[in-house]
Amino acid sequence: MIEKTAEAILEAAFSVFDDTPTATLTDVAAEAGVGRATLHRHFSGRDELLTAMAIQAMRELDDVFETAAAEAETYTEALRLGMAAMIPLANRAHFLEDWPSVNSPALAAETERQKHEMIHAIEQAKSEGGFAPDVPSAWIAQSFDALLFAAWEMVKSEDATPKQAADLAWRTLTTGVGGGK
Amino acid sequence: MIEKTAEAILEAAFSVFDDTPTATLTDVAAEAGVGRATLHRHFSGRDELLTAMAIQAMRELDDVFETAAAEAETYTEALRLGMAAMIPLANRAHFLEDWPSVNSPALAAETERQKHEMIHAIEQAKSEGGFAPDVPSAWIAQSFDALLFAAWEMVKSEDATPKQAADLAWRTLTTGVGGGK
DNA sequence: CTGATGTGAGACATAGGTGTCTCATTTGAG
DNA sequence: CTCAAATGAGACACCTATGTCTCACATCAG
Repeated sequence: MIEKTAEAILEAAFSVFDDTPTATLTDVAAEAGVGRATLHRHFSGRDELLTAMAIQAMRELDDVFETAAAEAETYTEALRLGMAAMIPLANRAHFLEDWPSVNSPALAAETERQKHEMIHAIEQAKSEGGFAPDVPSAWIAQSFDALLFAAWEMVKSEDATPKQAADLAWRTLTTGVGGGK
Repeated sequence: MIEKTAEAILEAAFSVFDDTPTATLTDVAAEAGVGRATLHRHFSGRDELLTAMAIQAMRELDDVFETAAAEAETYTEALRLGMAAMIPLANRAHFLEDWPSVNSPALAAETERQKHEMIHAIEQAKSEGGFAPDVPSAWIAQSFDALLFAAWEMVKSEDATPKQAADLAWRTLTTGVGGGK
């Protein structure tokens, strides 16, 4: 397979850049168990690799969310299931957020599209009674992402299982962790 | 003042690295309105600058939190006021989290100390009834940070005032943004 | 005025990451 | 087996960030 090597390189790139954002292409190639020349055969340079990573991350997140959401009967439930499904990939989303060097116009458009889709789902959920109507949807989207990433960190540090983290994140988003007084 | 230039450089470093983590020291010096040689007179190199930034950020966050918390009568209130006070500086906290290249042992110790202090405050707040006792304190701390950063992003993108963002973040943490059904 | 300190500008050498190329070897399809 | 495609290893030149140094200038206290 031609794509197999490219995929291994992408996977290695996520792994390496995750804990060393300034890592070199040599590091990535080594992690992928691949010669540096081979890396350049698949990705012309750093920018192209980063762009490919962003596209990959976005596609994976979209896939996993849509798949999970497809089993839901309400928008609220779709958001809950989608959040749980995205947790293992949250670092990839986080990664591409902090990366201003990725400037593909198509990518920016896709980001914008997903953002609007999220806002739309949130507003549908509001009309279902799943979210408080007086809270700005932009904030709900923002805290959704924030808690999603927090959940990923809990899993990463082994302070929680994926399932526990998902429950905690959703509970926090919907009812908070206050004492109830 | 000797320190004035150093402070300007630090301030510029926060500003520049915030939206371009891979920025060069030349960029930082330019942003500070200072010659590149002058930057090296105050900070031997990139590492020392980064470490100084981390120390500065940590000190500022600690100061602003303690000052705000001093006016509170309960731990719960202290956390609420502290969160609000830290929002404008949240990017600095976020910055040093993602930076593995800062390896000062003293810094790591201080990070650990503050982390434990936060856990302690949360557990005191639990005993006051401010947080649900069945939720792991580690998660509360994690979501506290996550929502703090989310609030900062809302302010940065001008989707909310600092006060609005603080209210939203605290509300989300304690009671959530669910529809209440 | 005078001297000390801090600075800006620029030259300079260095190191490391990057991109390209070559060649021998391996892999896999036919 | 046979051949084409893919790869690993390494050499090579290039570029940029970096760190150091020098010198002229500005500021300011004495």
